[in-house]
Amino acid sequence: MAARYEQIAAELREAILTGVHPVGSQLPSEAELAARHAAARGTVRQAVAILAAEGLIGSRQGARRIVLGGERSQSFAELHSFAQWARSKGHAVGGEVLAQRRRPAGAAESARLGTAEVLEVLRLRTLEGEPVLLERTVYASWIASAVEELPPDCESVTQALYDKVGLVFAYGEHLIDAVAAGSEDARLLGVRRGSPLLRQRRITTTQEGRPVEWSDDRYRAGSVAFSIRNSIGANPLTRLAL
Amino acid sequence: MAARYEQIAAELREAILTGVHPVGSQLPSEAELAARHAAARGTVRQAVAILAAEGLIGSRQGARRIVLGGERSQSFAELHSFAQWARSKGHAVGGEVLAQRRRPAGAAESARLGTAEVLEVLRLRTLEGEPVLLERTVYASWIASAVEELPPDCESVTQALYDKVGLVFAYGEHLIDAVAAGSEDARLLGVRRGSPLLRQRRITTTQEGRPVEWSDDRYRAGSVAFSIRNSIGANPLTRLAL
DNA sequence: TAGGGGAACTTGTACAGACAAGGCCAGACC
DNA sequence: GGTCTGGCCTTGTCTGTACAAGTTCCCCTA
Repeated sequence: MAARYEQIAAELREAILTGVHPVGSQLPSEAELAARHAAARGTVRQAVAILAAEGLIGSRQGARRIVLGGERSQSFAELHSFAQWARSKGHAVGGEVLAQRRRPAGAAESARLGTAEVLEVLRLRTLEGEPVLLERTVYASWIASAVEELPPDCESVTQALYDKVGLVFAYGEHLIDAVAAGSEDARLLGVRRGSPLLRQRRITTTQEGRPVEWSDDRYRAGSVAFSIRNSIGANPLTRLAL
Repeated sequence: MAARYEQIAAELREAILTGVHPVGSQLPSEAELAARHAAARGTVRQAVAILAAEGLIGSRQGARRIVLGGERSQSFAELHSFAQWARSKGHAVGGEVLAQRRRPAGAAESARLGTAEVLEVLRLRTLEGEPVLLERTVYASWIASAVEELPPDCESVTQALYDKVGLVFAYGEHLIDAVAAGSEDARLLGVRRGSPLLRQRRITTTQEGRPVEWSDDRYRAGSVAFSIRNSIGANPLTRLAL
């Protein structure tokens, strides 16, 4: 059973998406929402805070909340797991492991993952049958054997590892930039060498903050984009000079 | 005077950054923090919620909060304004307007900005004297004259418009992908045609949700990256199929 | 008619208390 | 020794109240 504030948030989201509260219009006041849902104002505030964090609504002290945008997305899983994202959007997702081997960790990998040995995996992912993503992932040694036992065409590694060993990918740090396709990238993704790729490098940790994997994902240009809504109040995305 | 919970958040952030609470360690409990700051538990929870949203700490019901990462960044301004971001990081920022003209809005622009006429501006931005960013921005007509009066080498348009007419850029929606440099892009950024660029398209609105500008920003590869921390709980960044 | 003042409304901040849910650990038990 | 259980601790959820701060809009006045 979801928390009360999550139910209220879901109802409000639904109301916005179905046009009950069109873009640009004002939301009911907290007091009214509280009365309508028979909840305390604090609970309603938790609900609208979720929508604000999603970028769906904006708020300023003294004025009613405003509907900023329409359709929105959900969660961490969407950014972390290609398969979960694709499936939730109704895309046909595929993939296969092209190479997989254990090797000693380099200095940077050892520092990031905290292990002396790593499992290196090269995966090609497809969307609607077209190759769009090349994943070069390095797993910490303590999870390596579980990864090795997965079938090569496993769609969602995230899901599989959760089912298998109860591993939860809880936190991620991502670095997004553009790079030119190397010769291997070009061959596997079916593009010309030097053509632009969208690169997402990420390190993922468990709930306890223990690093699990370090990955370099390269998307064929024109296949995938990242979307962010932000506001003066809060946003986690930043720019970095290289 | 900042709010109480912001002060507590700032103190905690400082304590994490200076190593009082090292990465991987546990934070004091809410009860203890409340006692230490002579605040209610709810206030402390608001403070730690900020740090959690920044990706600095993680939390799970029942267990103490864990320090996940070190240095972090701040704000919306950082993503919105190139100049404000660069200055806050201590980079030498420059820029100039290469072209500027009024013209009728296309259908897509009219839908996005809600005006029939727009002001189109082409700006080249430099970091440490090197050209890194090409901005193609389209402003809504109601702000056009204020933009036209800015000096061509104005560093921060955001700042200038705030000082001039009190305009606040409050909400933004961003789309990030990779593209190949066109011939104009290549000439102005000093790269070869077809080389990868990191593209950030964004639409920005006022506090009231009124659209102000629509921009296509292209970064030279290797000069700038975007960084995101996220968690199971919340994150605003998502992937989009194209 | 244009502008100022102010009341009513709305969101932001803060406090206090209560219970639920889940993690952690030590001691008991097999 | 290993395992399980129960109690304690910590975070999550929810309620209710009070006041501060900012917005909106109407009415009165010049």
